[in-house]
Amino acid sequence: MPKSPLKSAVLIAGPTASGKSALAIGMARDRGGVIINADSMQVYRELRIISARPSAEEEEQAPHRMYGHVAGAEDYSAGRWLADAKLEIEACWAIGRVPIIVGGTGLYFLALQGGLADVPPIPVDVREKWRAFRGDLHGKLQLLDPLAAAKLNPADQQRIIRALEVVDATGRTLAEWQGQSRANGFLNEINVERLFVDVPREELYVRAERRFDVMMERGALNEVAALPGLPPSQPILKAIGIPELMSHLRGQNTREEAVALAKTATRQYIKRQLTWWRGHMQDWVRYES
RNA sequence: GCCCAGAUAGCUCAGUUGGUAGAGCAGCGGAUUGAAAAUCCGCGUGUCGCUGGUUCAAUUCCGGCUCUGGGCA
Repeated sequence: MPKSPLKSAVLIAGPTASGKSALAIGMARDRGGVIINADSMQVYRELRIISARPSAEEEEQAPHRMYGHVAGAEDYSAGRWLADAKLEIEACWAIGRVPIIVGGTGLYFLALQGGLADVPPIPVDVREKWRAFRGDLHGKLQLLDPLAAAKLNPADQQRIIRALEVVDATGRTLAEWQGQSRANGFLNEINVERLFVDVPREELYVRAERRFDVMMERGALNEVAALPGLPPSQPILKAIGIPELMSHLRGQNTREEAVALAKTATRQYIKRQLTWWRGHMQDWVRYES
């Protein structure tokens, strides 16, 4: 299929605190684009401060989509994100605007470009059953999906649980699902500009630590305290800073300790993002800021 | 000033009945296909505070010194 000149997209990836948002806003204003979020935590309504979501003033400068559009009590996922993003991207094209997809979640960009297997949603009861399972998960997987069991590290509980959920709920293994053709990676036939915002690691560390101090000044603690009661496995509760500040609110560490721990977690996250970029985004255009 | 206890990896510490040492955390590298800001894997040479002594051999035993805690004055 020939590339349609009418459809195009810009992808902007980069580690946290690299200045992706500002770049996206500038570009959206220049080209009349619409900014679409590709960050797994900025989608949550409750996390304005701690996820470093664009501020109200920033959102006024260009259209922003998929920021804070999900309630923390929901089970969000790469699959749901892809579905949401597709709708938003199609909507941009329908009105002749360029979608600018920005974020730090490498898996989302992978899904966007390569598609995802057509696994149906897993019913909550099945999901909860495996998350609550206290026995030998890897042993269970060896019985139900030996191929997946052989591939996964027995300690990697999260991936083991996913593999178990899928066979249990659908009767087919993850490998069987993933072996199917993926029709939903839909950027192949259009013009896509891929940018990776590259900033020296030391600079990133400094910026991210300073930014966390600013989050604290702006009421990160209140934001965390206001979170609804949710099971600890709920994805929203995994956002960097939340576990650390929650333990402080419970009196388990001092404010300074909590802040130091959150900063450390941020640095480790940046490091993982850089590893992802080296492994998956070498062919993206580097944008130095 | 005296007494006691420490002084070992960036940090907190373990250990060597004398044969030059190891955990956790941090850090670094890697993986990554519906929880992904998640989850998992790999990587440990450091004047064992300084200085004398004993010994074939001292980080380990003995002396002195320095520093840090605590106690007594």
